Amino acid sequence: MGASKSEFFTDEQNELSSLFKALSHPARVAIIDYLLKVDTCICGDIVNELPLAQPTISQHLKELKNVGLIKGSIDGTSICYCINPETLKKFENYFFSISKILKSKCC
Amino acid sequence: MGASKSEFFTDEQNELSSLFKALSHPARVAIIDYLLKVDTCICGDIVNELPLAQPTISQHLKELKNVGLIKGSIDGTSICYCINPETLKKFENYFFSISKILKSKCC
DNA sequence: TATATTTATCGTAATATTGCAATATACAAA
DNA sequence: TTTGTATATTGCAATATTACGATAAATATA
Repeated sequence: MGASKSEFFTDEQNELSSLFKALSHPARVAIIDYLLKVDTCICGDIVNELPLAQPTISQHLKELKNVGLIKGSIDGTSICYCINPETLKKFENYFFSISKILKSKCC
Repeated sequence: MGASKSEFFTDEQNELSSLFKALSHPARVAIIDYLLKVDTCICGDIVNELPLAQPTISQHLKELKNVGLIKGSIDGTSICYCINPETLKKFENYFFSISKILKSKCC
């Protein structure tokens, strides 16, 4: 097989796992790190920051865009990427609700 | 290629992406959901809860164990799994530090 | 000891991901 | 129009993941 049986899980479980999958590669964590490091939404220089070829980075950016973790706006010849705080909220909400449940437990 | 170039990224980026990868499959999110739903650390019945064969679930449990998201203790013939709050803290810390950075930004 | 129960491991097929060279696209400037 | 710059897409090879049947290991009970 190899394909995950997503039809057997809830929409929420599938959405969450997709969000986690977007951050399941160190290059994509590094891209988020870089977008956080620079002062504003800086354009274009992500390729120079990472030890990967341009097509590879373009692919990683696409995956982050697909789940809504980053947004890209066209600025002349380059594209300006920045983090989408709304999608990060989904992670925060998930872990907040977990920690609330865990606090009321024995173990 | 196909292998991710983890040697080019920081230890922190690699550790974080491993944690995210552990939750990048809906079955593993469902396992966490189930462990949260039951009152205490309940043993054994995870296989009956999910629409996957026993070897597949055993494999998913192993991955969650490998990154420290769950702990398993032997109880007679069965194994009692429960969530490890310490590893969840790592996620919380990550998103807390991100939200702190984002708050001081323009976009 | 024999049997049943529970979980892990092995082997393998199907599918997905990763990475990049080559190429395409889009647009600004000369 | 031509050239240069920035990003996306295509195609493909290498590797990883997912799923499960068969089987093993461990232990409780009859």
